[in-house]
Amino acid sequence: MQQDTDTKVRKPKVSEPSDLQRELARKVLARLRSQEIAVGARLSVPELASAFGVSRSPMSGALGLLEDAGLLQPGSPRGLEVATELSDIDIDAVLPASPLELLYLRVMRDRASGVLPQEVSETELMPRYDITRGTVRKLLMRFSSEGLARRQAGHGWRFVDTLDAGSEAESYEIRQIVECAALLSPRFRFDSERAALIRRAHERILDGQFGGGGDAWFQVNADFHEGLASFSRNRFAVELVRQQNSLRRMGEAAAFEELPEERIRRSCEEHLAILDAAEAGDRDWAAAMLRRHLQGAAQFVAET
Amino acid sequence: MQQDTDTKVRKPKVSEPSDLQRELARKVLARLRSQEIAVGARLSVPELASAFGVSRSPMSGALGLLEDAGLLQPGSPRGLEVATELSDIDIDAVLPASPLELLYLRVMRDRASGVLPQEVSETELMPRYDITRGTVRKLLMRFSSEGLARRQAGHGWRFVDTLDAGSEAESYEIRQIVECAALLSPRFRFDSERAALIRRAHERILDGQFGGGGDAWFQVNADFHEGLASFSRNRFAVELVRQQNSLRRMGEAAAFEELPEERIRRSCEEHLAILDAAEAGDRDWAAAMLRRHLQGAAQFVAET
DNA sequence: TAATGCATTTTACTTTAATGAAAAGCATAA
DNA sequence: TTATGCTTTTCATTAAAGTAAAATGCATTA
Repeated sequence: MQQDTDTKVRKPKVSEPSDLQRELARKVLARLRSQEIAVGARLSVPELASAFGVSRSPMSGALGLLEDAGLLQPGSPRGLEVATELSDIDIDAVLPASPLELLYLRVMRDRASGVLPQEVSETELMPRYDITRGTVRKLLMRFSSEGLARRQAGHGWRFVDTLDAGSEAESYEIRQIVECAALLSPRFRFDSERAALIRRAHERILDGQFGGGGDAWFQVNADFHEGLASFSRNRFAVELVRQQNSLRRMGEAAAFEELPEERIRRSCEEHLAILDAAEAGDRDWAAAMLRRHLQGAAQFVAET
Repeated sequence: MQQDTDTKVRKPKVSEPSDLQRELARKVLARLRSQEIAVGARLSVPELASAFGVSRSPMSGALGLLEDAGLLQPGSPRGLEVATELSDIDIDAVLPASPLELLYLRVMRDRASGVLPQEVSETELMPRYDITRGTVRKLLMRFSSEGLARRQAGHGWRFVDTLDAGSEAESYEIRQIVECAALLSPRFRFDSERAALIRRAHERILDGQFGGGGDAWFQVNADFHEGLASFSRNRFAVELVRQQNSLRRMGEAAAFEELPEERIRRSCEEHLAILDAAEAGDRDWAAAMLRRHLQGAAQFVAET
């Protein structure tokens, strides 16, 4: 029986793709967008695999998902290439987050809003979210690795207290200390390439592309602070900023009302000014602005 | 059949005590010693249980172990009281660490010395240490919660790179930043009671009671830095110092030769001077000495 | 009133076999 | 050489029943 070459298509997925593959697909897409990869560009599986620290197997699967979504197409001899303009697509619509990721966000919201108590047991979560113990473990281990929960001595897990006023103040204090010191570190070296990406993201926000709601701004904001810290080339500083970001994410999951647009705009401008000063070598001034920027944010939160 | 009241003794343990109970017993003992509890003092199970964040069950078991070891004895009507002078006993000899704890130390040493690769799989560790998968998980989760290892995206776990010269420099930099800032924080409040305990521990070291080898000094040193950070009442600062301490512990697991006694003595004196200055309210001077102290330690390491 | 000792309930770990997914190997094509 | 596509191997998850240990409740006693 001869195969009809015209209707030769990718075999439909026989089973659900794994969580890892889904998440990889989303990350690859985000990466391609932020790097503004053009239509027709070829993708290298080994390169992407090593960039994300996985083997070729799940990365191939992830690219397969992108192909299924019509974003990639088979390349000239073999391989895959970008099929469409990626800059103006909605990631969530094209590639919904993995079930595990959605669950993670749901639990975070439940905790932030107080629906979930601060101390929980695994067996308590199983029926509540209709998941197996294994999934509960995976979930809690993720919270734990992000510093949002920890295993208790005997039984159960305990979420950190994110929302109380005290920890908010402490959070801003430590960020001010570490981020400003990072900026002034003798090891500091400005990375123009990375800064350019950060600037572009900010300009997209300023251009009114507030798509994705508050979450888009949250990500841009987090990337700015993490990026700036990374210029200090001190992995512990970066680690701390990253952890503070995930803490803030949990805090924001509770606040349902979004930030006023005016406030976002001002933050954007402050970020850009800090970047400019840092790039120009005027790091004292950049640090002063950063300090003020963080104080302003702390005040805004306190007033709300 | 009547029971012989003279030979009425605790029933011998029918089964091994749990790891938790063993560790609790050791912690309780350490606490009693550091608080210099006198012979004959009564112990409250509920109080100790809540102090360590567990229920009464494992704490009762832990005290039972201390009773078996002859350190506690049944009290007048009921309950338990301190039976012997605790200040001059060797904890490890009386109450050996739990199998899990020993395993943890062994793995840490193996990793630090390079016997264990940086990336490991669970199935690789099972036969190597002759343990079940569950134990492997528990172990790796502990490393993970201390920031010494993390789960990889696909398969396996990855230990952080402790030893390379770069991270050592970064570690000292972040400690200098955070610890000095903590000392100068407006939220700073000196806790004389805690400081007294820290001072006593230092004096014990200076008095030549170098028992326990380098590990005793390591603990005293770690407690000093963590305690000082805690005076800032910024939980994130404390958390960072704590993580740096566990990182250093892993680093030291590799260095087989101990620190020269002269160097320990000098560190002790510097610590005490910093404490004195902080208590006297001269925090600028304390911070200056702390900065110098950390620089000295960094230099010493670099020269070795 | 509060801590103790014991009993009960909850919680989580253990074990095993089977399944699913990621890593690694290899021949082939550019 | 290097990347691809496929195959093989390794690794980790799943599920369910049974067990161990921690949390909780309660009567008792100081």
